[in-house]
Amino acid sequence: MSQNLQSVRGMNDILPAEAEFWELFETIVAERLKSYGYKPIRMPIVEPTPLFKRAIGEVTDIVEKEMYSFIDSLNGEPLTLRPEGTAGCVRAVIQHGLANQATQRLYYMGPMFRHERPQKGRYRQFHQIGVEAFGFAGPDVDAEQILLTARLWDDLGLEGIRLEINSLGQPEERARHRADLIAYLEQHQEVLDEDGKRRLYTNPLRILDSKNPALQDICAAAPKLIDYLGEASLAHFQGVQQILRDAGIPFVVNPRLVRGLDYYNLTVFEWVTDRLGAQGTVCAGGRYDGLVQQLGGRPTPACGFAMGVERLIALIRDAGGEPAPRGPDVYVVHQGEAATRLAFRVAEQLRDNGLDVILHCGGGSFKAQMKKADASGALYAVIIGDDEAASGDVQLKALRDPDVPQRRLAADRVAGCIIDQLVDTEEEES
RNA sequence: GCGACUGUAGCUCAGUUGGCAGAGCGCAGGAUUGUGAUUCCUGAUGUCGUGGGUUCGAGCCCCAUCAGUCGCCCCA
Repeated sequence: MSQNLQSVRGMNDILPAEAEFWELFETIVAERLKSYGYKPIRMPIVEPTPLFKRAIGEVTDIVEKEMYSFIDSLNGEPLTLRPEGTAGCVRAVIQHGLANQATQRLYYMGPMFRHERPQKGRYRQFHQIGVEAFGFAGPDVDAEQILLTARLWDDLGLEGIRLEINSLGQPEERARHRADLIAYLEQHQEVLDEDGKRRLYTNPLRILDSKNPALQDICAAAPKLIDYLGEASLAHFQGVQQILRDAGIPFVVNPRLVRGLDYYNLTVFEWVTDRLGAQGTVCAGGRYDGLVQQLGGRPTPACGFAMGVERLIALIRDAGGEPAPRGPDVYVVHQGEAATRLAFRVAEQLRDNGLDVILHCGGGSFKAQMKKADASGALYAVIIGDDEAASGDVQLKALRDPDVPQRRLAADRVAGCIIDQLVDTEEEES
């Protein structure tokens, strides 16, 4: 393989065999989202850099060291390849006043960019399907989105992913907890490992997540965010849990569940698997009531989540849920000038009747063409030689059923004949 | 960003103490010249990731670099 010309590290080609499955996956997800009233929206992949700094938070890892930011050399404008979708979606909602008169349920899909060290389930160009709801203040939308995802896993045949939820409360509640937590941890600085010291002032909540056994006692006794939540925050959290219980969706409350983006408040949730190694989160989201106003819009409550497409597809594949690729209905084999002309006419006729047809191109012996027909996965071969062309006939051969004999029939009748046989097979199967 | 492991044909991989580059699958052609999937025969694959170094000689040893995998970190 030449090393001169290759894709950027962490940015991958999705080749036909895989891309076909991606399309199917995206279709299943889009249909499910529409069934809950969500509408598609498409935003640019490039946004002004300040949008992400303001939305995600200046001191987050994403903004500090993972963004593909650059200056447009043609006009000096600072731009960034979007590292996530919510900021751009909120920007679009504000810019077009979408949430001013009505609530909005929106979804989008596409590539995101973060300059991380690639490994399985983590790429520099990766794909998310994002879902956002604007204008709903209550716990109902939070729960609805979780119900939606649970149903989606069912659609996709996914099992063994578990739901974790938590409440981050309101910013002031979180700030009081954070101050107390830092004060508490400062008293135990001598026990903190290097990681802990580094995170003490940047992301103290993450310290509670530490895998270091020496820290377990300290973490267990640390101030808990839930104790800082006011009545309204607790009621919201209980409201979400009530709907989940009513719907029979199992979940665990994980008090250590936090966010890497600053804009979240109240409900946060994650769907997690053990089967993907270190990158176990396949879907995550939560409420972000302050973001629309923070970015210059009217105060608008909002809630959303994103799915990692690569991770979900890896999970489906791991579970053997990837369907076998489907071939065309018909492969048309032909040899000779008159036969080729008839072949084009027959192929177009078959397509007029809604059949998927590959017309052999590039010549070759009947044997070679038949091999291609077989390899294409086609159900039928239509074979046309000089003999058939002379009388306006074709040979119809069933490639997947050796009991059906090859038949010679008039070119005009072949479409009807194939459709009849396809209908028969379908009836037998059902 | 840190650490460990890996990189040989389109794919999956073998390759001994440093001594001619290999297999299976796939691909192409053929087995009384108009028919696939089975079987048999024949054939083509390649900058051994890349660039240096050591050596009479490097796929193998050394250095660098790129890429992938796993863990840390982070996150969807």
